[in-house]
Amino acid sequence: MATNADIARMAGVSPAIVSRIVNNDQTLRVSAETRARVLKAIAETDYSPNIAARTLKAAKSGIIALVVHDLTSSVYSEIISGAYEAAHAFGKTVLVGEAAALARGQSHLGAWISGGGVDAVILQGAGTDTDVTLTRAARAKVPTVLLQTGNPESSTVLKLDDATAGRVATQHLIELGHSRVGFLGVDDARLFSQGRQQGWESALLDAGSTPAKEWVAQGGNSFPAGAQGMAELAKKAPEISGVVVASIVAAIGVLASLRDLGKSVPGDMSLFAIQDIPLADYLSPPLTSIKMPLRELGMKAVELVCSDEQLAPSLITLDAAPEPQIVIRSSTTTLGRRERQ
Amino acid sequence: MATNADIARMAGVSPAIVSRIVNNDQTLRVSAETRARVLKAIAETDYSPNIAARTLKAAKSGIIALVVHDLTSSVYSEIISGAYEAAHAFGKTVLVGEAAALARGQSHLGAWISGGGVDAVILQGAGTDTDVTLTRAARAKVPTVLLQTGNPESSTVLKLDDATAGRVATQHLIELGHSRVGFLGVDDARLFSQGRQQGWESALLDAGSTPAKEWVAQGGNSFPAGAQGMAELAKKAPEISGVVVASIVAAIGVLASLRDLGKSVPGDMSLFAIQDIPLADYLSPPLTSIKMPLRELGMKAVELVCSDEQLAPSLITLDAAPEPQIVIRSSTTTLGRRERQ
DNA sequence: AGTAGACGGTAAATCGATTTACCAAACTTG
DNA sequence: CAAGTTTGGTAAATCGATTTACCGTCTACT
Repeated sequence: MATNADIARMAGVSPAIVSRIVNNDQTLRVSAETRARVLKAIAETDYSPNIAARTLKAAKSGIIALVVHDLTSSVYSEIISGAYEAAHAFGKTVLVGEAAALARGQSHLGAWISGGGVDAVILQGAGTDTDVTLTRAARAKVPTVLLQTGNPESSTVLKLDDATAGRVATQHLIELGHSRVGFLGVDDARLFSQGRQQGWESALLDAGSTPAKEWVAQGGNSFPAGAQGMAELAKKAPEISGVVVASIVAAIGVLASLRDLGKSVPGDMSLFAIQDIPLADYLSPPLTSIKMPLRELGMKAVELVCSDEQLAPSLITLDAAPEPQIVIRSSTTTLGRRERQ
Repeated sequence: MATNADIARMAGVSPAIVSRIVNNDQTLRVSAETRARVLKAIAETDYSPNIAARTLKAAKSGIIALVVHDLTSSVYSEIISGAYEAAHAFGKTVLVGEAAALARGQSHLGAWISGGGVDAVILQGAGTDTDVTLTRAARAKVPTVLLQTGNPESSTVLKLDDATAGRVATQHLIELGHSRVGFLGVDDARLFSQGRQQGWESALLDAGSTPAKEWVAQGGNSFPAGAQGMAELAKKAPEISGVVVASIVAAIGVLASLRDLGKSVPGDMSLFAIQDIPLADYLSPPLTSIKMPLRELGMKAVELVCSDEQLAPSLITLDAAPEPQIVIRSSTTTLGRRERQ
């Protein structure tokens, strides 16, 4: 592989010139012929600067590590996409790592973060102990932002407006005539799940309904957990006619679970999922959902870690912009008058 | 951030000792006390070696870039998972990039590859021009393997046994009594799609049936494309009673399309999807599918790029091990006698 | 004519870890 | 006891790009 010095020799100049031409240094003054000779040598040898050397000298790699909790969830792709776009504007590259692999000890990503291989870290869904370890390690070395969950006392946590999402979803069901609306959360330890639950609760209270403790269950973030959570909820709260599911992945399990229970959606149960993904349109029935600004979340996270300001521990809520968008499909319907109390 | 030299100074030794202790050099002979002093200094300062310096000196970064075509597809996560596992065995880390972002010019990954930032490249589903450019660039610098599609004349291409998968899927439908079985491919330019189609064709021929040209359509690798492809197929080949869909993502679109057409699955149409994903169990109806060894594909790819042998242009087919596993769910059923010709 | 800029560069230090070559002192061994 | 060997290290070069400090020539102006 050609090096800077090789090019310099070929073009009959010093390495300094080559470097400054490659980096498009505006203050550089060279004759047109010299520049042409250098560019020719670069083209001939297919030279590109050694990233490691550049990183070493600059103490900046241009890499932002985006560690997602679990790549199997299609929800993340929008976050990743937003992060890419924003990173590009800062002249940086996003590389994606999987936290699950870290947990299994199958990644040396930790060494990369500690060793200055990345300029910043964005951690999605930091729930496990390993995540916590990684968070601590990252925070000590580079700007770090946690997405959707984490401890705002010690880290910079960026989250969506989950309370509004939960409230709007619940209000939609209330407007359709449902007064007994259940809530299937992800995990009551997760910040965003708590927020969505609070929104659900406040919407019911505002409508004059009293949210019962039995109307709440946890359905995780996977198909089987969602199915199990719904089964549990249906058993302990047979009176509910609608349910807000905090994870659309769980909601897919919920659909299967209700089918098994012989309940039709939306006939016997209206189903509202938080998060909107393209798949929602192709399910049976297509799921009514609320679109969360995940792209914007990814973008904002990059902007935060790339800003020069020191990142203080805090909780930053990304407003739904311009406002939360409900996508009404076929999993919700009005509660017939005679069925109401 | 503490450096090697800092540690050396603190422990009263030379940097060489620190380096060799950190790297666990077995040939190093130091007294227990010296080693303890160094380890203590490392622990106190939370030192870890600078990755850029190490990479520069070693001319190896320990990073394998896995560039997937589109992160939104849940199919890839298994490949990624397998790659992680295998990479760990080689002491390397996998970082995931998205080819789509490259195509949009939103990534500097190309510079990383050219600049020696990665030791190897695995490219999944290299279909677009950008992919080709990237492939060429990567191949010239580091070991590169293409997954599932690409030109074996110029690159090392690793693929699954697609022909067998297509054949087994079709045979299953034939055994259920279907003699007119359609095929919905991904894209007739893709190697793996071609292979699956060949399998479909040979199975029909073996069964004494003649695959008609009208029985084939392309359904891409997305929900809407799958839906559209199925609509097309249903129109030009109304006689088919079963269909093999080369992409399970497309198959989800197919389900919606058939619902719109008023055709029941499997009553009016048996549906067999190639690739098995957890979601298949939660669709309505759950999809019969064939499990492809995607984890093994990811692992094998890593093994190839990590082997010391030169990677020659070739086509390597990964055998289904031990043999292709059909997962029978509810989207396929027997064709009733009176419906047969 | 003398001098200040402008022009078109160069030399050398630097980033941090690794590794080869080498070395002094202590300990064996015949 | 002399020679060799082990023990426990050190010094310095190296990887490749970047960047600061300089330095000769011309040119232009007073």
